[in-house]
Amino acid sequence: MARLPEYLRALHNLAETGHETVSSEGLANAAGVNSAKLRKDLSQLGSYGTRGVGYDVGLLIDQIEYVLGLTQRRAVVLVGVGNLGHALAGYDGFASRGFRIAALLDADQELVGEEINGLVVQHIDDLPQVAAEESIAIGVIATPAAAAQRVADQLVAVGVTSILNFAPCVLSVPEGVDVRKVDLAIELQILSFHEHRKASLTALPAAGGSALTALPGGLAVTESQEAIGT
Amino acid sequence: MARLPEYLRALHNLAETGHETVSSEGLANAAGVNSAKLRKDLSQLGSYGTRGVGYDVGLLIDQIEYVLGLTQRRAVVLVGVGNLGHALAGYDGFASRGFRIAALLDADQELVGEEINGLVVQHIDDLPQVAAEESIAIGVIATPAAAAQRVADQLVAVGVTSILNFAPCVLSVPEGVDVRKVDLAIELQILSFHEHRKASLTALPAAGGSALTALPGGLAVTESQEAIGT
DNA sequence: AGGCGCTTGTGAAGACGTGCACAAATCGCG
DNA sequence: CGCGATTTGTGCACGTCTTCACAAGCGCCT
Repeated sequence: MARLPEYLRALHNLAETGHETVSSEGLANAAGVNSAKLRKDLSQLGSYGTRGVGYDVGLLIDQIEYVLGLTQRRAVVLVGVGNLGHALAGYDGFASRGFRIAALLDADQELVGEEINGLVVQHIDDLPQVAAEESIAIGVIATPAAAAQRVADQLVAVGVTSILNFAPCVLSVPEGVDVRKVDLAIELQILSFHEHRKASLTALPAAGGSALTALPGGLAVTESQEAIGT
Repeated sequence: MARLPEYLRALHNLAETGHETVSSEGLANAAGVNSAKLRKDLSQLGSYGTRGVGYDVGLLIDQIEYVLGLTQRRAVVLVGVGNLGHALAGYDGFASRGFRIAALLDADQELVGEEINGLVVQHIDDLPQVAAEESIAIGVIATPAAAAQRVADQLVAVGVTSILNFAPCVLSVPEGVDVRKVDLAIELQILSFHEHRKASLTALPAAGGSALTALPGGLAVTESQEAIGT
């Protein structure tokens, strides 16, 4: 499930504040979901809480980390050290949550050799070499859209089977390769849509506008405090 | 719908390459979705294509932009000019897709006064002043998790009704305020989960493992090339 | 030891999204 | 003017996700 990482983060918070056990409702609040949904998710893990008490925080953390495959520290290659890539390379949230940036790559010779956060930027053509030295399963693409597909092909060629794509384009990859996409502008546009809808509703309290001014009721917009991409 | 921005991007690509009309199947391919789904989405807009021909690219762009509320260039405030915030401030994808960063804010006096991409960083306490000068509907939070809730409260206090949250925490906001969350580490963890699942499947071709080694079939993981968040 | 309150795990119902398949509509061509 | 090729729009069925509600189980207190 895509919600497990959110639970995991909430559990780590709880562990740091000294909680040893947590009820499904408490954890659901901390993760921003319904308590029944959370219980169903956890029951699918085969993880057993204790009725009348709740879940053991430490045990649950271990189980979720195991299911997410976080028991091993996975190596990640980051391709594209422009604006966004630079920020990602310096983002400590990766290291603190079980990932290690194995290499920074870019096609621009101007950037090759630059040191960011203790890592030296290498040329994209060195990718096979990097992949040969250690097993890379996850690649992050932070290049312009025009270069993204080409980079994706190169990543797949060296055995990467999961890609996180920040470029605003659709990647085509062979079956068996997972792609998740994060597009910052799309997020803003979705918010803009909500803004527009709210403005229309206050301007026209009653229904009856055309489909363009007020969307039909069937298109009700749900509250959306959730993880990405799901 | 959360897919409209994706369609819009694909349409802009098509317009630049000289296409005047596009079939539902062509657009669906470009956006990475099923053609029936796309037709159903567009029909909800009240937008009419022409049977036997397809959709008029320019007209469709106008309609989607109207529905998304992109006919006006919306002003956005960005709070938190650390690693990620700095990159966001320099990201030209915002300006090119209908948004304008109205102000950069931070609580750190060390950063106040710095100029990024033509904008000067102001102190977070100047937020009411910024909001008074022009209507701000959207706020972006790129602060550490510990500060995020406080910033969200301040944004809501000056009338912001949509928030894009990059901090790894759940925000609580009054009803009527929309929050979308983007957590980069969570994206990686989801990919890690897929990796772990793939590894388990190859190691154990047949089913029968415990719930911990191989998740029950009911938890089938779907292909996920989609926008975030939804 | 027994009862009581609390919490989990789950059955069932409902909402929702998805995709197929086909009727209706339009254009172009002879 | 009529026919066929093409494409939209949509009814229908199916699977998934969500939520409620409640029985089963556990610990604590008397």
